[in-house]
Amino acid sequence: MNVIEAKCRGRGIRLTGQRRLIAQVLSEATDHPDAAELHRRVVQRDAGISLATVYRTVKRFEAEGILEKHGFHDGPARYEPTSKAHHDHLIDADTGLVIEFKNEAVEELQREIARQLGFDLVGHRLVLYGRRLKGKGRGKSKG
Amino acid sequence: MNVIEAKCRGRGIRLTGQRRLIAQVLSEATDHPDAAELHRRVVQRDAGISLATVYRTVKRFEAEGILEKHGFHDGPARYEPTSKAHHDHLIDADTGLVIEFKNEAVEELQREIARQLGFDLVGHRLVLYGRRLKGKGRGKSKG
DNA sequence: CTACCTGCAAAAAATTTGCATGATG
DNA sequence: CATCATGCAAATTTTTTGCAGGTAG
Repeated sequence: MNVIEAKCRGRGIRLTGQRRLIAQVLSEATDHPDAAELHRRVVQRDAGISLATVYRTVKRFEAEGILEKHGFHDGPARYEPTSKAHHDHLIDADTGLVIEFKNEAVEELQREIARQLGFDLVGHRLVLYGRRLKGKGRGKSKG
Repeated sequence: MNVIEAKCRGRGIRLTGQRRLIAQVLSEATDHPDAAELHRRVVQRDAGISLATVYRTVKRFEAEGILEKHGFHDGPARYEPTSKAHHDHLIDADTGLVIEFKNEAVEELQREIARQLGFDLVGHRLVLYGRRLKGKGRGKSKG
């Protein structure tokens, strides 16, 4: 039983075979698949799942705070489980490669900014775009 | 002559009546319109402009770094001139209202993070989601 | 002039929905 | 066993494109 399934139970989301499988695939993913890609992966394990169900599930999960919807690249929306420890993304401007990172100072600063504007921070999204520095081999790759 | 037109000249983008008008409308906008909304506004001043041209123009402008494409809300992509001084956005989680802000500390921190990952920061996108604090009337509204 | 734009309408891509049936709790 | 989810196909919505003219530089 993965984290997503657990969240479903906790929220009274009926656990069907399809949802279980979609949850599974998402839990295992190290990248940020879009609906079509998700469907492709899910179909490999159960040929009977329809794209419509993937869309419906992903929308439901997002509404329940189980998934995050990203708009990194152009084209279709991409998804990632909220369950992973929170992190932000840096995108290699040349290759499109997505690198995940976490920085507590940024988080703190964001809370502070929101407070100054009269808001309580309930979420955020930070994406950096960068170009690899020469002669400084660094950075771990992520899809 | 607005900033967008200026950038077009500087980059050898042919200045047609349609582009001029789209540039104009975008320069005046205080919100973040999508292609359809942009088309509506532009058509009010020149009924002959097609939605296809709006799409083509907006895509070209984005490729040239003249516009930024946002994925704030669901649905269609929204645009905003890069020409405005750089800022980030805070979205009221309850009303969807977009508030613009600027914070130098965040900018600096981001450059630093990118550097640590072995990248030179070439751009970024930060969106905060917040809920209004009670009894602290603050914040300026933006579309 | 010539390369690049435009409008139109059709096409493609992305997402949603109605309906009859099936499965979950 | 009532409620909610699913598949399918059709409908919507968003964005792109081919083509025959038109226009900026």
